[in-house]
Amino acid sequence: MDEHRPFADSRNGAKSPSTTVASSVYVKMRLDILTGDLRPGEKLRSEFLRGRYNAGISPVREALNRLSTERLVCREDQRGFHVAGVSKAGLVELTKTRCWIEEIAIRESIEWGDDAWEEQIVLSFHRLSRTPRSSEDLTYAFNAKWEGLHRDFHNAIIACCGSHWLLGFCEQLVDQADRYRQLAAAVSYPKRNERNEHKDLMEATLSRDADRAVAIQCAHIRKTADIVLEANLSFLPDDIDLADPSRC
Amino acid sequence: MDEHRPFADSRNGAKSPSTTVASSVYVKMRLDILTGDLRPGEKLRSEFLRGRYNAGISPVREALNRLSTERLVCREDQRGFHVAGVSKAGLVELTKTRCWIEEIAIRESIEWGDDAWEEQIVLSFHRLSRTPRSSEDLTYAFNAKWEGLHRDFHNAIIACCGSHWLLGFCEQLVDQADRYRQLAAAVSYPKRNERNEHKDLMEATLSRDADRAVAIQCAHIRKTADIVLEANLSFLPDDIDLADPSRC
DNA sequence: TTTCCTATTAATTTCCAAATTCATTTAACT
DNA sequence: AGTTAAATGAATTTGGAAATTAATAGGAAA
Repeated sequence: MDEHRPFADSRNGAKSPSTTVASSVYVKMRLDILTGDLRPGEKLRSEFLRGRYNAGISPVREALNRLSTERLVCREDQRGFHVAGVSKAGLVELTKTRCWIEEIAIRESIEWGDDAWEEQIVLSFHRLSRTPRSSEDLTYAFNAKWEGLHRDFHNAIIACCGSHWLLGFCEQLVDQADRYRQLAAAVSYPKRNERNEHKDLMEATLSRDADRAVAIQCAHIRKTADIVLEANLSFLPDDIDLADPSRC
Repeated sequence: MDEHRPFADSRNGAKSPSTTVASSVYVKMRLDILTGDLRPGEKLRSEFLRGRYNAGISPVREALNRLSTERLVCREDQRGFHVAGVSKAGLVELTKTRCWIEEIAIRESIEWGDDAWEEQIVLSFHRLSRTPRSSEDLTYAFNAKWEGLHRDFHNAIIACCGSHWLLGFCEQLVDQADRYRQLAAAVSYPKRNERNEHKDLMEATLSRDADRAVAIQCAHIRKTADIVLEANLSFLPDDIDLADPSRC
Protein backbone atom coordinates (compact mmCIF):
# COMPACT_ATOMS: atom_id res chain seq x y z
CA MET A 1 0.00 0.00 0.00
CA ASP A 2 2.59 2.53 -1.04
CA GLU A 3 1.90 4.61 -4.08
CA HIS A 4 -1.56 3.27 -4.71
CA ARG A 5 -3.81 5.78 -6.45
CA PRO A 6 -1.21 8.48 -7.00
CA PHE A 7 -3.84 10.95 -8.20
CA ALA A 8 -7.54 10.39 -7.99
CA ASP A 9 -8.55 12.89 -10.63
CA SER A 10 -12.31 13.27 -10.59
CA ARG A 11 -12.69 16.76 -12.00
CA ASN A 12 -13.66 15.89 -15.54
CA GLY A 13 -15.93 13.13 -16.75
CA ALA A 14 -12.98 11.10 -18.03
CA LYS A 15 -12.96 8.37 -15.46
CA SER A 16 -9.46 7.83 -14.21
CA PRO A 17 -8.95 4.09 -14.31
CA SER A 18 -7.64 3.50 -10.84
CA THR A 19 -5.56 0.40 -10.54
CA THR A 20 -5.65 -2.35 -7.94
CA VAL A 21 -2.96 -3.71 -5.66
CA ALA A 22 -3.20 -7.04 -7.49
CA SER A 23 -2.46 -5.42 -10.83
CA SER A 24 0.37 -3.40 -9.38
CA VAL A 25 1.96 -6.51 -7.88
CA TYR A 26 1.42 -8.29 -11.18
CA VAL A 27 3.31 -5.65 -13.13
CA LYS A 28 6.17 -5.51 -10.64
CA MET A 29 6.55 -9.24 -10.29
CA ARG A 30 6.39 -9.70 -14.05
CA LEU A 31 9.23 -7.22 -14.43
CA ASP A 32 11.24 -8.90 -11.69
CA ILE A 33 10.92 -12.21 -13.52
CA LEU A 34 11.82 -10.74 -16.91
CA THR A 35 14.92 -9.05 -15.54
CA GLY A 36 15.96 -12.15 -13.67
CA ASP A 37 15.65 -10.39 -10.34
CA LEU A 38 13.49 -13.34 -9.42
CA ARG A 39 15.58 -16.15 -10.81
CA PRO A 40 14.34 -19.06 -12.95
CA GLY A 41 13.18 -21.94 -10.82
CA GLU A 42 13.05 -19.86 -7.65
CA LYS A 43 10.34 -20.78 -5.18
CA LEU A 44 7.76 -18.05 -4.66
CA ARG A 45 6.49 -18.25 -1.11
CA SER A 46 3.55 -16.05 -0.29
CA GLU A 47 5.13 -14.65 2.87
CA PHE A 48 8.25 -13.65 0.95
CA LEU A 49 6.25 -11.95 -1.78
CA ARG A 50 3.98 -10.33 0.76
CA GLY A 51 6.99 -8.58 2.18
CA ARG A 52 8.71 -7.86 -1.12
CA TYR A 53 5.71 -6.12 -2.65
CA ASN A 54 4.23 -4.84 0.57
CA ALA A 55 0.81 -6.30 -0.06
CA GLY A 56 -1.60 -8.82 1.38
CA ILE A 57 -1.81 -12.45 0.42
CA SER A 58 -4.86 -12.14 -1.83
CA PRO A 59 -3.44 -9.67 -4.36
CA VAL A 60 -0.17 -11.58 -4.39
CA ARG A 61 -1.96 -14.79 -5.23
CA GLU A 62 -4.04 -13.09 -7.91
CA ALA A 63 -0.86 -11.89 -9.58
CA LEU A 64 0.66 -15.36 -9.33
CA ASN A 65 -2.38 -16.91 -10.91
CA ARG A 66 -2.26 -14.49 -13.81
CA LEU A 67 1.44 -15.09 -14.37
CA SER A 68 0.96 -18.84 -14.23
CA THR A 69 -1.30 -18.89 -17.29
CA GLU A 70 1.30 -16.91 -19.23
CA ARG A 71 3.92 -19.47 -18.29
CA LEU A 72 6.16 -17.04 -16.45
CA VAL A 73 5.26 -18.72 -13.20
CA CYS A 74 4.51 -22.36 -12.73
CA ARG A 75 1.94 -23.61 -10.31
CA GLU A 76 1.48 -26.94 -8.61
CA ASP A 77 -1.73 -27.46 -6.71
CA GLN A 78 -1.12 -27.56 -2.96
CA ARG A 79 2.58 -26.98 -3.57
CA GLY A 80 2.64 -23.34 -4.47
CA PHE A 81 4.41 -21.38 -7.14
CA HIS A 82 7.85 -21.23 -8.81
CA VAL A 83 9.40 -18.95 -11.35
CA ALA A 84 9.31 -20.93 -14.60
CA GLY A 85 12.53 -22.79 -15.29
CA VAL A 86 14.94 -22.34 -18.19
CA SER A 87 17.11 -24.72 -20.19
CA LYS A 88 19.13 -24.86 -23.37
CA ALA A 89 16.51 -27.09 -24.99
CA GLY A 90 13.84 -24.63 -23.93
CA LEU A 91 15.70 -21.75 -25.50
CA VAL A 92 16.14 -23.63 -28.77
CA GLU A 93 12.43 -24.43 -28.90
CA LEU A 94 11.53 -20.86 -28.04
CA THR A 95 13.82 -19.45 -30.72
CA LYS A 96 12.42 -21.76 -33.37
CA THR A 97 8.88 -20.77 -32.47
CA ARG A 98 9.67 -17.07 -32.48
CA CYS A 99 11.06 -17.30 -36.00
CA TRP A 100 7.92 -19.04 -37.22
CA ILE A 101 5.52 -16.60 -35.62
CA GLU A 102 7.42 -13.42 -36.35
CA GLU A 103 7.78 -14.39 -39.99
CA ILE A 104 4.03 -14.35 -40.40
CA ALA A 105 3.67 -11.12 -38.45
CA ILE A 106 6.32 -9.33 -40.51
CA ARG A 107 5.00 -10.50 -43.86
CA GLU A 108 1.44 -9.50 -43.05
CA SER A 109 2.46 -6.20 -41.54
CA ILE A 110 4.54 -5.30 -44.58
CA GLU A 111 1.60 -6.15 -46.79
CA TRP A 112 -0.93 -4.06 -44.87
CA GLY A 113 1.13 -1.30 -43.27
CA ASP A 114 0.23 2.28 -44.20
CA ASP A 115 1.97 5.66 -43.95
CA ALA A 116 1.34 6.04 -40.25
CA TRP A 117 2.90 2.61 -39.73
CA GLU A 118 6.05 3.61 -41.59
CA GLU A 119 6.32 6.83 -39.62
CA GLN A 120 5.98 4.99 -36.34
CA ILE A 121 8.82 2.67 -37.31
CA VAL A 122 11.11 5.57 -38.19
CA LEU A 123 10.20 7.33 -34.98
CA SER A 124 10.71 4.38 -32.69
CA PHE A 125 14.02 3.54 -34.37
CA HIS A 126 15.19 7.09 -33.81
CA ARG A 127 14.30 7.00 -30.15
CA LEU A 128 15.93 3.62 -29.68
CA SER A 129 19.16 4.60 -31.37
CA ARG A 130 19.55 7.61 -29.08
CA THR A 131 19.31 5.53 -25.94
CA PRO A 132 22.23 3.61 -24.47
CA ARG A 133 21.96 -0.15 -24.19
CA SER A 134 23.32 -0.14 -20.67
CA SER A 135 22.62 2.41 -18.01
CA GLU A 136 26.29 2.39 -17.09
CA ASP A 137 29.16 3.19 -19.41
CA LEU A 138 31.57 0.29 -19.26
CA THR A 139 29.75 -2.56 -17.62
CA TYR A 140 26.29 -3.83 -18.30
CA ALA A 141 23.41 -2.60 -16.15
CA PHE A 142 19.74 -3.11 -16.98
CA ASN A 143 18.33 -0.03 -18.66
CA ALA A 144 14.55 0.04 -18.40
CA LYS A 145 14.26 2.87 -20.92
CA TRP A 146 16.21 1.01 -23.60
CA GLU A 147 14.23 -2.16 -22.95
CA GLY A 148 10.96 -0.31 -23.41
CA LEU A 149 12.05 1.44 -26.60
CA HIS A 150 13.45 -1.82 -27.95
CA ARG A 151 10.09 -3.46 -27.54
CA ASP A 152 8.35 -0.47 -29.06
CA PHE A 153 10.55 -0.70 -32.14
CA HIS A 154 9.94 -4.38 -32.75
CA ASN A 155 6.25 -3.95 -32.03
CA ALA A 156 6.04 -1.08 -34.51
CA ILE A 157 7.31 -3.38 -37.26
CA ILE A 158 4.62 -6.02 -36.77
CA ALA A 159 1.86 -3.66 -35.64
CA CYS A 160 -0.14 -3.96 -38.87
CA CYS A 161 -0.19 -7.75 -39.07
CA GLY A 162 -3.94 -7.62 -38.57
CA SER A 163 -4.24 -10.06 -35.69
CA HIS A 164 -4.37 -9.26 -32.00
CA TRP A 165 -3.74 -12.92 -31.37
CA LEU A 166 -0.51 -12.92 -33.28
CA LEU A 167 0.63 -9.76 -31.53
CA GLY A 168 -0.14 -11.36 -28.21
CA PHE A 169 1.81 -14.50 -29.08
CA CYS A 170 4.79 -12.43 -30.17
CA GLU A 171 4.71 -10.53 -26.91
CA GLN A 172 4.53 -13.69 -24.86
CA LEU A 173 7.51 -15.14 -26.69
CA VAL A 174 9.48 -11.91 -26.32
CA ASP A 175 8.79 -12.01 -22.60
CA GLN A 176 10.27 -15.47 -22.41
CA ALA A 177 13.23 -14.58 -24.59
CA ASP A 178 13.95 -11.55 -22.42
CA ARG A 179 14.56 -13.83 -19.47
CA TYR A 180 17.28 -15.64 -21.36
CA ARG A 181 18.64 -12.39 -22.73
CA GLN A 182 19.09 -10.93 -19.27
CA LEU A 183 20.91 -14.06 -18.15
CA ALA A 184 23.65 -13.42 -20.68
CA ALA A 185 23.47 -9.65 -21.05
CA ALA A 186 26.44 -9.10 -18.80
CA VAL A 187 28.45 -11.69 -20.70
CA SER A 188 27.65 -10.44 -24.17
CA TYR A 189 28.00 -6.73 -23.47
CA PRO A 190 29.28 -4.86 -25.44
CA LYS A 191 30.25 -7.40 -28.07
CA ARG A 192 27.35 -6.67 -30.32
CA ASN A 193 26.29 -3.85 -32.59
CA GLU A 194 22.57 -4.05 -32.23
CA ARG A 195 21.99 -0.64 -33.73
CA ASN A 196 23.07 -1.79 -37.19
CA GLU A 197 20.88 -4.86 -36.98
CA HIS A 198 17.89 -2.70 -36.16
CA LYS A 199 18.78 -0.26 -38.92
CA ASP A 200 18.91 -3.04 -41.50
CA LEU A 201 15.62 -4.40 -40.28
CA MET A 202 13.99 -0.99 -40.54
CA GLU A 203 15.29 -0.37 -44.05
CA ALA A 204 14.20 -3.76 -45.34
CA THR A 205 10.79 -3.26 -43.81
CA LEU A 206 10.28 0.25 -45.16
CA SER A 207 11.31 -0.88 -48.64
CA ARG A 208 8.68 -3.63 -48.28
CA ASP A 209 11.24 -6.34 -48.86
CA ALA A 210 9.51 -9.02 -46.81
CA ASP A 211 11.98 -11.81 -47.53
CA ARG A 212 14.90 -9.71 -46.41
CA ALA A 213 13.13 -8.35 -43.35
CA VAL A 214 12.24 -11.85 -42.25
CA ALA A 215 15.78 -13.05 -42.78
CA ILE A 216 17.20 -10.18 -40.75
CA GLN A 217 14.72 -10.61 -37.95
CA CYS A 218 15.28 -14.36 -37.68
CA ALA A 219 19.04 -13.86 -37.72
CA HIS A 220 18.56 -11.22 -34.98
CA ILE A 221 16.58 -13.66 -32.87
CA ARG A 222 18.99 -16.54 -33.45
CA LYS A 223 22.03 -14.45 -32.71
CA THR A 224 20.66 -13.48 -29.33
CA ALA A 225 19.98 -17.13 -28.59
CA ASP A 226 23.43 -18.20 -29.76
CA ILE A 227 25.09 -15.71 -27.46
CA VAL A 228 23.23 -17.18 -24.53
CA LEU A 229 23.99 -20.76 -25.56
CA GLU A 230 27.66 -20.12 -26.21
CA ALA A 231 28.13 -18.33 -22.93
CA ASN A 232 27.95 -21.79 -21.36
CA LEU A 233 26.20 -20.51 -18.29
CA SER A 234 26.67 -22.89 -15.43
CA PHE A 235 23.16 -22.39 -14.13
CA LEU A 236 21.52 -23.18 -17.49
CA PRO A 237 20.76 -26.93 -17.66
CA ASP A 238 20.81 -28.76 -20.98
CA ASP A 239 17.28 -29.94 -20.68
CA ILE A 240 14.39 -29.46 -18.36
CA ASP A 241 14.61 -31.73 -15.36
CA LEU A 242 11.34 -33.60 -15.14
CA ALA A 243 11.74 -34.02 -11.40
CA ASP A 244 12.09 -30.28 -10.95
CA PRO A 245 8.81 -28.64 -10.03
CA SER A 246 9.79 -25.52 -11.94
CA ARG A 247 9.75 -27.43 -15.23
CA CYS A 248 6.25 -26.37 -16.27
CA MET B 1 -16.78 -28.47 -1.47
CA ASP B 2 -18.61 -31.26 -3.21
CA GLU B 3 -16.49 -33.94 -4.77
CA HIS B 4 -13.20 -32.47 -3.69
CA ARG B 5 -10.46 -35.10 -3.26
CA PRO B 6 -12.44 -38.09 -4.55
CA PHE B 7 -9.70 -40.48 -3.50
CA ALA B 8 -6.65 -39.58 -1.47
CA ASP B 9 -4.44 -42.44 -2.50
CA SER B 10 -1.33 -42.45 -0.33
CA ARG B 11 -0.38 -46.11 -0.43
CA ASN B 12 2.48 -45.99 -2.90
CA GLY B 13 5.18 -43.40 -3.28
CA ALA B 14 3.55 -41.97 -6.39
CA LYS B 15 2.21 -38.77 -4.92
CA SER B 16 -1.39 -38.32 -5.88
CA PRO B 17 -1.65 -34.75 -7.12
CA SER B 18 -4.64 -33.56 -5.15
CA THR B 19 -6.40 -30.65 -6.73
CA THR B 20 -7.59 -27.39 -5.23
CA VAL B 21 -10.97 -25.71 -5.17
CA ALA B 22 -9.53 -22.91 -7.29
CA SER B 23 -8.44 -25.33 -10.00
CA SER B 24 -11.73 -27.13 -9.92
CA VAL B 25 -13.65 -23.87 -10.32
CA TYR B 26 -11.27 -22.88 -13.09
CA VAL B 27 -11.97 -26.05 -15.06
CA LYS B 28 -15.72 -25.79 -14.60
CA MET B 29 -15.94 -22.12 -15.42
CA ARG B 30 -13.76 -22.58 -18.46
CA LEU B 31 -16.07 -25.27 -19.73
CA ASP B 32 -19.13 -23.12 -19.05
CA ILE B 33 -17.61 -20.36 -21.14
CA LEU B 34 -16.61 -22.67 -23.99
CA THR B 35 -20.07 -24.21 -24.19
CA GLY B 36 -21.72 -20.81 -24.01
CA ASP B 37 -23.42 -21.70 -20.76
CA LEU B 38 -21.90 -18.47 -19.55
CA ARG B 39 -22.69 -16.24 -22.50
CA PRO B 40 -20.25 -13.86 -24.22
CA GLY B 41 -20.25 -10.46 -22.57
CA GLU B 42 -22.03 -11.69 -19.45
CA LYS B 43 -21.06 -10.03 -16.21
CA LEU B 44 -19.39 -12.34 -13.72
CA ARG B 45 -20.26 -11.20 -10.20
CA SER B 46 -18.44 -12.93 -7.42
CA GLU B 47 -21.59 -13.62 -5.43
CA PHE B 48 -23.20 -15.27 -8.44
CA LEU B 49 -20.17 -17.43 -9.12
CA ARG B 50 -19.80 -18.24 -5.44
CA GLY B 51 -23.23 -19.79 -5.53
CA ARG B 52 -22.90 -21.41 -8.95
CA TYR B 53 -19.70 -23.26 -8.12
CA ASN B 54 -20.32 -23.64 -4.42
CA ALA B 55 -17.00 -22.12 -3.37
CA GLY B 56 -15.59 -19.16 -1.49
CA ILE B 57 -14.58 -15.86 -2.97
CA SER B 58 -10.85 -16.53 -3.00
CA PRO B 59 -10.84 -19.57 -5.30
CA VAL B 60 -13.42 -17.97 -7.57
CA ARG B 61 -11.21 -14.92 -8.00
CA GLU B 62 -8.15 -17.06 -8.63
CA ALA B 63 -9.99 -18.86 -11.42
CA LEU B 64 -11.13 -15.55 -12.89
CA ASN B 65 -7.59 -14.21 -12.86
CA ARG B 66 -6.30 -17.26 -14.66
CA LEU B 67 -9.02 -17.08 -17.28
CA SER B 68 -8.43 -13.39 -17.82
CA THR B 69 -4.88 -13.90 -19.04
CA GLU B 70 -6.09 -16.48 -21.54
CA ARG B 71 -8.63 -13.98 -22.85
CA LEU B 72 -11.66 -16.05 -22.02
CA VAL B 73 -12.58 -13.58 -19.34
CA CYS B 74 -11.96 -9.89 -19.44
CA ARG B 75 -11.04 -7.90 -16.38
CA GLU B 76 -11.31 -4.21 -15.58
CA ASP B 77 -9.66 -3.03 -12.40
CA GLN B 78 -12.21 -2.08 -9.78
CA ARG B 79 -14.98 -3.02 -12.18
CA GLY B 80 -14.86 -6.77 -12.05
CA PHE B 81 -15.02 -9.47 -14.68
CA HIS B 82 -16.96 -10.27 -17.86
CA VAL B 83 -17.03 -13.21 -20.20
CA ALA B 84 -15.04 -12.07 -23.23
CA GLY B 85 -17.18 -10.67 -26.02
CA VAL B 86 -17.64 -12.00 -29.55
CA SER B 87 -18.14 -10.34 -32.91
CA LYS B 88 -18.07 -11.12 -36.61
CA ALA B 89 -14.83 -9.18 -37.02
CA GLY B 90 -13.38 -11.09 -34.09
CA LEU B 91 -14.28 -14.40 -35.68
CA VAL B 92 -12.71 -13.40 -38.98
CA GLU B 93 -9.48 -12.41 -37.24
CA LEU B 94 -9.49 -15.57 -35.20
CA THR B 95 -10.02 -17.76 -38.25
CA LYS B 96 -7.23 -16.06 -40.15
CA THR B 97 -4.84 -16.53 -37.25
CA ARG B 98 -5.77 -20.17 -36.80
CA CYS B 99 -4.98 -20.91 -40.43
CA TRP B 100 -1.57 -19.28 -40.08
CA ILE B 101 -0.62 -21.08 -36.90
CA GLU B 102 -2.04 -24.47 -37.75
CA GLU B 103 -0.27 -24.45 -41.09
CA ILE B 104 3.08 -24.31 -39.34
CA ALA B 105 2.06 -26.93 -36.81
CA ILE B 106 0.85 -29.36 -39.48
CA ARG B 107 3.89 -28.94 -41.72
CA GLU B 108 6.32 -29.46 -38.87
CA SER B 109 4.39 -32.36 -37.42
CA ILE B 110 4.28 -34.12 -40.79
CA GLU B 111 8.01 -33.60 -41.13
CA TRP B 112 8.90 -34.96 -37.70
CA GLY B 113 6.08 -37.40 -36.89
CA ASP B 114 7.09 -41.04 -36.26
CA ASP B 115 5.26 -44.35 -36.20
CA ALA B 116 3.70 -43.79 -32.81
CA TRP B 117 2.39 -40.47 -34.09
CA GLU B 118 0.72 -42.13 -37.07
CA GLU B 119 -0.83 -44.77 -34.86
CA GLN B 120 -2.22 -42.16 -32.50
CA ILE B 121 -3.86 -40.38 -35.41
CA VAL B 122 -5.50 -43.56 -36.65
CA LEU B 123 -6.63 -44.43 -33.17
CA SER B 124 -8.11 -41.04 -32.32
CA PHE B 125 -9.88 -40.89 -35.69
CA HIS B 126 -11.41 -44.28 -35.05
CA ARG B 127 -12.68 -43.24 -31.65
CA LEU B 128 -14.03 -39.98 -32.98
CA SER B 129 -15.86 -41.59 -35.88
CA ARG B 130 -17.68 -43.97 -33.54
CA THR B 131 -19.05 -41.19 -31.38
CA PRO B 132 -22.16 -39.21 -32.29
CA ARG B 133 -21.81 -35.47 -32.84
CA SER B 134 -24.87 -34.73 -30.74
CA SER B 135 -25.93 -36.50 -27.62
CA GLU B 136 -29.51 -36.54 -28.95
CA ASP B 137 -30.67 -38.10 -32.17
CA LEU B 138 -32.53 -35.45 -34.10
CA THR B 139 -31.73 -32.14 -32.47
CA TYR B 140 -28.37 -30.81 -31.39
CA ALA B 141 -27.24 -31.26 -27.80
CA PHE B 142 -23.71 -30.70 -26.55
CA ASN B 143 -21.83 -33.98 -26.39
CA ALA B 144 -18.85 -33.68 -24.10
CA LYS B 145 -17.42 -37.01 -25.25
CA TRP B 146 -17.43 -36.02 -28.93
CA GLU B 147 -15.90 -32.63 -28.08
CA GLY B 148 -13.08 -34.30 -26.21
CA LEU B 149 -12.35 -36.83 -28.92
CA HIS B 150 -12.55 -34.12 -31.57
CA ARG B 151 -9.84 -32.19 -29.77
CA ASP B 152 -7.78 -35.32 -29.32
CA PHE B 153 -7.91 -36.00 -33.04
CA HIS B 154 -6.78 -32.54 -34.08
CA ASN B 155 -4.15 -32.51 -31.37
CA ALA B 156 -2.81 -35.86 -32.55
CA ILE B 157 -2.20 -34.40 -35.99
CA ILE B 158 -0.03 -31.53 -34.75
CA ALA B 159 1.46 -33.33 -31.75
CA CYS B 160 4.92 -33.68 -33.32
CA CYS B 161 5.35 -30.05 -34.35
CA GLY B 162 8.19 -29.77 -31.86
CA SER B 163 7.04 -26.70 -29.98
CA HIS B 164 5.05 -26.58 -26.78
CA TRP B 165 4.45 -22.91 -27.51
CA LEU B 166 2.82 -23.63 -30.82
CA LEU B 167 0.67 -26.35 -29.28
CA GLY B 168 -0.40 -23.93 -26.60
CA PHE B 169 -1.30 -21.26 -29.12
CA CYS B 170 -3.34 -23.74 -31.13
CA GLU B 171 -5.20 -24.79 -28.04
CA GLN B 172 -5.95 -21.22 -27.06
CA LEU B 173 -7.31 -20.47 -30.51
CA VAL B 174 -9.38 -23.65 -30.52
CA ASP B 175 -10.85 -22.61 -27.19
CA GLN B 176 -11.92 -19.31 -28.67
CA ALA B 177 -13.24 -20.93 -31.83
CA ASP B 178 -15.27 -23.38 -29.77
CA ARG B 179 -17.24 -20.52 -28.30
CA TYR B 180 -18.32 -19.44 -31.76
CA ARG B 181 -18.95 -23.01 -32.80
CA GLN B 182 -21.34 -23.61 -29.93
CA LEU B 183 -23.22 -20.44 -30.79
CA ALA B 184 -24.14 -21.88 -34.16
CA ALA B 185 -24.09 -25.59 -33.44
CA ALA B 186 -27.83 -25.82 -33.15
CA VAL B 187 -28.27 -23.93 -36.42
CA SER B 188 -25.78 -25.92 -38.45
CA TYR B 189 -26.73 -29.36 -37.17
CA PRO B 190 -26.84 -31.75 -38.98
CA LYS B 191 -26.02 -30.01 -42.23
CA ARG B 192 -22.44 -31.06 -42.25
CA ASN B 193 -20.52 -34.24 -42.81
CA GLU B 194 -17.60 -33.69 -40.52
CA ARG B 195 -16.56 -37.30 -40.60
CA ASN B 196 -15.46 -37.10 -44.22
CA GLU B 197 -13.53 -33.92 -43.59
CA HIS B 198 -11.65 -35.60 -40.76
CA LYS B 199 -11.04 -38.69 -42.87
CA ASP B 200 -9.54 -36.62 -45.70
CA LEU B 201 -7.36 -34.78 -43.22
CA MET B 202 -6.13 -38.00 -41.72
CA GLU B 203 -5.31 -39.54 -45.10
CA ALA B 204 -3.44 -36.51 -46.34
CA THR B 205 -1.48 -36.37 -43.11
CA LEU B 206 -0.58 -40.06 -43.07
CA SER B 207 0.57 -39.89 -46.68
CA ARG B 208 2.75 -36.93 -45.61
CA ASP B 209 1.15 -34.64 -48.15
CA ALA B 210 1.65 -31.43 -46.20
CA ASP B 211 0.19 -29.08 -48.81
CA ARG B 212 -3.00 -31.05 -49.01
CA ALA B 213 -3.31 -31.52 -45.27
CA VAL B 214 -2.93 -27.78 -44.75
CA ALA B 215 -5.48 -27.01 -47.43
CA ILE B 216 -7.99 -29.40 -45.89
CA GLN B 217 -7.43 -28.13 -42.38
CA CYS B 218 -7.78 -24.48 -43.38
CA ALA B 219 -10.92 -25.25 -45.36
CA HIS B 220 -12.22 -27.10 -42.29
CA ILE B 221 -11.57 -24.09 -40.09
CA ARG B 222 -13.03 -21.61 -42.58
CA LYS B 223 -16.13 -23.68 -43.15
CA THR B 224 -16.91 -23.70 -39.46
CA ALA B 225 -16.49 -19.94 -39.38
CA ASP B 226 -18.64 -19.44 -42.48
CA ILE B 227 -21.47 -21.41 -40.95
CA VAL B 228 -21.40 -19.14 -37.94
CA LEU B 229 -21.22 -15.99 -40.03
CA GLU B 230 -23.96 -17.03 -42.43
CA ALA B 231 -26.28 -18.01 -39.62
CA ASN B 232 -26.75 -14.27 -39.10
CA LEU B 233 -27.06 -14.64 -35.39
CA SER B 234 -28.85 -11.67 -33.92
CA PHE B 235 -26.65 -11.57 -30.83
CA LEU B 236 -23.42 -11.50 -32.82
CA PRO B 237 -22.41 -7.86 -33.44
CA ASP B 238 -20.48 -6.91 -36.57
CA ASP B 239 -17.63 -5.43 -34.64
CA ILE B 240 -16.56 -5.12 -31.07
CA ASP B 241 -18.24 -2.22 -29.33
CA LEU B 242 -15.50 -0.09 -27.83
CA ALA B 243 -17.86 1.21 -25.17
CA ASP B 244 -18.66 -2.32 -24.10
CA PRO B 245 -16.56 -3.42 -21.14
CA SER B 246 -16.55 -7.00 -22.44
CA ARG B 247 -14.52 -5.96 -25.46
CA CYS B 248 -11.15 -6.88 -23.96
C1' DT C 1 -33.95 20.35 -19.65
C1' DT C 2 -29.36 19.80 -18.42
C1' DT C 3 -25.58 19.66 -15.30
C1' DC C 4 -23.55 19.12 -11.09
C1' DC C 5 -23.29 17.66 -6.45
C1' DT C 6 -24.52 14.55 -2.58
C1' DA C 7 -26.39 10.46 -0.32
C1' DT C 8 -27.24 5.84 -0.78
C1' DT C 9 -26.65 1.40 -2.40
C1' DA C 10 -24.13 -2.27 -4.61
C1' DA C 11 -19.95 -4.47 -6.01
C1' DT C 12 -15.17 -5.16 -5.90
C1' DT C 13 -10.99 -5.65 -3.51
C1' DT C 14 -8.21 -6.65 0.42
C1' DC C 15 -6.70 -8.38 4.90
C1' DC C 16 -6.48 -11.97 7.99
C1' DA C 17 -7.25 -16.07 10.61
C1' DA C 18 -8.80 -20.83 10.38
C1' DA C 19 -8.54 -25.13 7.93
C1' DT C 20 -6.18 -28.08 5.03
C1' DT C 21 -2.20 -30.16 2.99
C1' DC C 22 2.63 -31.03 2.40
C1' DA C 23 7.46 -31.83 4.10
C1' DT C 24 10.46 -33.42 7.67
C1' DT C 25 11.70 -35.62 11.71
C1' DT C 26 11.27 -39.06 15.14
C1' DA C 27 9.90 -43.43 16.76
C1' DA C 28 8.52 -48.17 16.26
C1' DC C 29 8.76 -52.36 14.07
C1' DT C 30 10.41 -56.13 11.00
C1' DA D 1 19.98 -51.49 8.50
C1' DG D 2 15.73 -50.62 6.22
C1' DT D 3 10.92 -49.76 6.05
C1' DT D 4 6.63 -48.03 7.80
C1' DA D 5 3.97 -45.14 10.67
C1' DA D 6 3.00 -41.29 13.60
C1' DA D 7 4.05 -36.52 15.07
C1' DT D 8 5.60 -32.11 14.40
C1' DG D 9 6.32 -27.90 11.84
C1' DA D 10 5.87 -25.13 7.71
C1' DA D 11 3.42 -23.65 3.75
C1' DT D 12 -0.61 -23.39 0.99
C1' DT D 13 -5.41 -22.72 0.48
C1' DT D 14 -9.84 -21.01 1.76
C1' DG D 15 -13.91 -18.41 3.76
C1' DG D 16 -15.66 -14.37 5.38
C1' DA D 17 -15.59 -9.74 7.23
C1' DA D 18 -13.84 -5.08 6.63
C1' DA D 19 -12.34 -1.45 3.64
C1' DT D 20 -12.40 0.67 -0.63
C1' DT D 21 -14.47 1.95 -4.87
C1' DA D 22 -18.00 2.26 -8.39
C1' DA D 23 -22.86 2.81 -9.73
C1' DT D 24 -27.27 4.79 -8.87
C1' DA D 25 -30.78 7.89 -7.48
C1' DG D 26 -32.43 12.20 -5.86
C1' DG D 27 -32.32 17.05 -5.54
C1' DA D 28 -30.41 21.80 -6.13
C1' DA D 29 -28.58 25.19 -9.22
C1' DA D 30 -27.70 27.02 -13.85
